[in-house]
This record gives sequence, structure tokens and C-alpha cells, in this order.
Amino acid sequence: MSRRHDSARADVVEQTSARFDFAGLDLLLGYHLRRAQGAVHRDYLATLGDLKLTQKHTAVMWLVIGNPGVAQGIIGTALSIDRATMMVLVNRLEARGLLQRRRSPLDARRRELHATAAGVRLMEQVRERISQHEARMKRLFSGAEMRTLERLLRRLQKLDGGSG
Amino acid sequence: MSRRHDSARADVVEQTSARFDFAGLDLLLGYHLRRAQGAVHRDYLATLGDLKLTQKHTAVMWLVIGNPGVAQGIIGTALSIDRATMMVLVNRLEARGLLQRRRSPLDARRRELHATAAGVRLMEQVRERISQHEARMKRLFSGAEMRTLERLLRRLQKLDGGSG
DNA sequence: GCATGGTTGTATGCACTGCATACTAAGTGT
DNA sequence: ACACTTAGTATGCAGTGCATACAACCATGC
Repeated sequence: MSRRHDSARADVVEQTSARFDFAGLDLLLGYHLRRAQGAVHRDYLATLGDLKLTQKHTAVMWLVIGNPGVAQGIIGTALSIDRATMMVLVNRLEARGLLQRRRSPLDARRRELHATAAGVRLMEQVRERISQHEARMKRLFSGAEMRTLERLLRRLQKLDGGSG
Repeated sequence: MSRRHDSARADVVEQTSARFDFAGLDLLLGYHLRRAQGAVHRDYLATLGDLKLTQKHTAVMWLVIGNPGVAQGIIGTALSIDRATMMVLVNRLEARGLLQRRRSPLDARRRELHATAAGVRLMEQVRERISQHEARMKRLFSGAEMRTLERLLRRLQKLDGGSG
């Protein structure tokens, strides 16, 4: 290997790790939020593993079980998921036999959502896995930090109705 | 309207808003993180408006401008975006004429990324919009709270390499 | 009672994201 | 030379988000 080659390699190494410049990107709150959410969701999916439920699927099942017969749109509103996205999501859960749509006797426009026995069984396992996932996150923080983080994150939701 | 109808309506109203039960879902950190990220990203896209750049597209452009000639994979590693996703993302930015791929003279496997003049111009506007977006978030917090939030969010990224 | 307007769900299409897989090109080490 | 590794590419599938259009249904005013 010539000296020229050595110095070329050194340049590459320098560029690939040492001399990388975030150029202020890491001063943006949105950046940190997106990175954190990505890491948490990856850990979530890995923890759920074979149960194969995303955060949103889980949230819908959770709320349906907690509010039997609730309308699809109510869930969507509660979770800030629009109607079209809710459709796909509920279609998927229904196809997997985890919940059922039933026409509401009071307002026929509505479809009441009910968890099936299979859905309830699955969610029991899911809740256990979520405990592990949440525990892994809690280990990163003190109790006070957890409460602070939750409080600050909750405040960011004000952007949803803020000025639009 | 009969009394029966009145009370039926009351039930519906009760169910649609008052009697909704989060059943502990809102005790999960992952839930609050997802909601917050959703709200922030919606505000981000609305603020960018006609500039039409997502958070990730912006992050890539930002880092390419801050590190001219950086390899695609380095950006992906820095942002926790895998190679396949980076491909689609860079394809899109290249198709829009915002950056260019060039074969690296030092390591021909690599493609150096360079922002075009149009890309640089666009990013100037983007940075202004982002200032507005970040300012809107900062109004929700004190300076100390902002620093705390950033610090705690950064800690969550430890999940990415944690035990898998 | 009927027309009108708003609400809920449905269907479709497009774009972004994430990941698995497989393949090519190129560099590394023996 | 050879196997191993790395970087980029291409394809496919699933999840998500949103715009749009449409159908069914409810509430309201006339």
C-alpha cells in the first residue's frame, strides 16, 4: 500500500465517522421527537414480536375493549386518526378476527365496534408484552422524570387544534 | 319526539363524548410519545405547506448541505433510516432536483450526495418555516422545560441499540 | 312529509415510511 | 485467486396519512 492510498483511506474514515456535522439539526425539538418515537416504536414492535400488532392497532383494540360498542369515529377522534385511516385499520383488525363491526341500533350510520374472544385473548398477551416494553423505558428514567416527560409530551398535543 | 327517542339520543351523546374511557392507555409513555409526534409532524407539514418536504426529507437535505459529498449510507446511519428507505428517499429528492448522486473517487461503491443550487435555495426557505414551527412549540414550554424535554427524548434513543 | 345539510362510514388513490430479501459492484484480507 | 464484507440498488409488502368522492342515515326547517 502506497502512502497515497493510506492517506486516502484516512480521509474516508474521517468522513464516515469523525467529521460528520449535524449542522444544528440536533437543536430542533422535532428532530429529537421523531428519533425518540422511531426508537420506541422499533422496540415496541420487537417486543410484541409474533403478536404482530402496531402501536395504533393496539390502541384501537385497547379502547374498544375499554368501551364496548364504541363507534369507529369516536376511536378515531380520541386517537387523532382520520376516517380513511381508521377504515383500513379496522378492516385489518376485523379480517384478523380480533373485532367485529355491528350496526348501531340507535344511529344506523354508526358501526359499533366489539372485540371478539380472540381479540380479548390476544390483548391479554399484548398487555404483558407492553409491560416489558414500558419497563425497559422506565429504566431509563426516574419516577419524577417519567412524570415530567409525560406532562411535557401531553402539552405538545395542543399543536393539533392550535391555529388550524 | 317521544320520551323514548329523547333518552336514546341522550345515551348516544353520553357514549360519544362524556363516558369515553381511556382504560389506562394514557398511562403508557409510548402512547403519549406517538400522539405528540403525530401532532408535531402535522404542524410541521402544515407550516412547510407548499414547500412539500417531510421531516425526513428535510433532515437528509439538512445533513447533505452540512456535509457536502457525504455518502448515502452515512446519512442513513446518522438518522436511523435503513438502506432501502434511504434509496426511495434520495430517489425522490434527486427526482425533484434538490440533490445529486456522484460516484465517490475514493470508494466507487459509494455515492456522494451533493445539494443542487435549487436544493440550497429551497432549504433556505425551509429553515425559515422551521423557525416558525419550532417557535410555536417553544411557546408551550419554558427554556428549562425545553432543555429537559430534549434531554429526556435523547435518552430514549438508547432503546435502539439496547438489547438487540 | 319532504328537501336540505351535516354526520358516519366506505372506497379509492397517492405518497411516505419501514423492513425483508435478493442482487450487483466494489473494496478488504488471506 | 478467493471468500468476506460493505454500499448501493431493486422489488415487494404492510402501515400510515390524507384528499376526494360517494352512500347511508340523521336532524332540521319548511
